[in-house]
Amino acid sequence: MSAAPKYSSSTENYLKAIFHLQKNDGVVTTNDVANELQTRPASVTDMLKKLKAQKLLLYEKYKGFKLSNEGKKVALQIIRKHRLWEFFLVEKLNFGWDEVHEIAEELEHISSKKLIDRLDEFLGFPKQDPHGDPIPDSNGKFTVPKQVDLLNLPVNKIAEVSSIGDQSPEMLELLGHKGIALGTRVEVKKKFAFDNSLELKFKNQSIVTISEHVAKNVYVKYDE
Amino acid sequence: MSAAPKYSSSTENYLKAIFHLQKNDGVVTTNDVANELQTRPASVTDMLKKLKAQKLLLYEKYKGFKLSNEGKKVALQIIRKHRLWEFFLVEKLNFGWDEVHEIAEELEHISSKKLIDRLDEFLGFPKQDPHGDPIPDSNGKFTVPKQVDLLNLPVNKIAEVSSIGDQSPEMLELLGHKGIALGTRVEVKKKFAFDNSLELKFKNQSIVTISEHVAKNVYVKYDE
DNA sequence: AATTAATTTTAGATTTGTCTAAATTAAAAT
DNA sequence: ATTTTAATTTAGACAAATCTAAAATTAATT
Ligand SMILES: [Mn+2]
Ligand SMILES: [Mn+2]
Ligand SMILES: [Mn+2]
Ligand SMILES: [Mn+2]
Repeated sequence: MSAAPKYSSSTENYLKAIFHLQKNDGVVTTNDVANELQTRPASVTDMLKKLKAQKLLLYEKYKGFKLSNEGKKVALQIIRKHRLWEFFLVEKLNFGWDEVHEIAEELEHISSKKLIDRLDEFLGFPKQDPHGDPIPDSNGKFTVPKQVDLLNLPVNKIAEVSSIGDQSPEMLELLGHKGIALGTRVEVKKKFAFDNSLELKFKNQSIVTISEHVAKNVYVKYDE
Repeated sequence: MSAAPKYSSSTENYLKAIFHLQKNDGVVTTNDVANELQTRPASVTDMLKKLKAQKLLLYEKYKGFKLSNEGKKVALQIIRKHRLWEFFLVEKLNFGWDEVHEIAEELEHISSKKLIDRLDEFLGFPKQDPHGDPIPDSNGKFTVPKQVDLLNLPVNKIAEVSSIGDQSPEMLELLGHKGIALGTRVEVKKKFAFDNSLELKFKNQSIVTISEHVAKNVYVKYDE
């Protein structure tokens, strides 16, 4: 049992950025990371070499890169910390969901594992952060979001719009008007048995009504 | 109203160390700081020059140094954060008073002022940290500890032994045996009207009884 | 007062993370 | 298949924080 290696804040930020970027496609580019971290491609290349030397990254020059298993494991622990701190800030210190990210960006680098496990317990082992993102558990495991249409989304479950069925201009115009886009967080607050219409609540507390026809064409993902 | 300057963790650690060291004597030496921060005198000199350039330190080479008013102000904010986080760890996350210092040493460098003020409020504006040290308020003000003998120390008030009246070998032997030394944190849990003897509780929860004669010769300082 | 010892500072390196400008490689367009 | 463009990497530099070894200064002893 070797002592848990301590990584720099910078290293941790790179791991997290790469983890998030490879969620989408699978392979990540230098420019992607530079853009995500507001830095320069040359700086990214420098760090890629360091990450490879630390066996956190699978990387061959000019051929793209992705996290090693160890790299993924570390990234998930940073993400766990980030999201638990965000939850703490919103639930215990009454911050708005829109003002916690920056602070969590610092707090996620506090190293004590015991601290974060105690915090998790103190918060009641929350499963989602204030933005609806899943919080990995102590072992880095988290429930993968399933995708369902809004008619099948349980009431009061925060979910993220992930795809649209009918993509006709008319449908998209309607969604745009209602404020629904890919990535929008929604929650079903009420279902009307009469016509299967439902009321959606957004993060900004506003409520909109959509028809059954619309609801069955909006897919969302959520946890557990 | 200029934007609050952000200092590096290293800078903040130096300011805090110098602040604590000048509490004792008034003027601080390079070796003192090197010893306190587990670093080398040459490194300290390097930093002293930087602190002077930032107007945080009054420093003439070979002539000693002390914090400027601005330096003191910054140091007090770090100390405030350190102690509030320690309080949080002990009171909310059930850490022992002996395991919070290292974690607070990291948390004290989180920059958000709003965070620390919200935390303060969440904790109920505590006046002392788990070690009995005073917590500066949002403006860096804190109640200076007064010195009284143990007979006049209010019950349930955490205090720190600061001096001894009768310093005879017999008295000191007794104090040593009871576990009372300069710097020891004690709390009066019970006063017996019959003979003015009293029961002291230490941080490690153990209880000892001392006579009135002993009590009036042990001076402690505490807050407010 | 002169010498010795301790403290402090400088000189020069090193590590980490970043940058710009130039070179290299890969991808896209003709 | 060339040529042009875009992406990536290298070369060389820099700032922050640290170190060791040597020099300068101050303090303590003879
Ligand atoms: Mn971060
Ligand atoms: Mn989040
Ligand atoms: Mn610290
Ligand atoms: Mn403390």
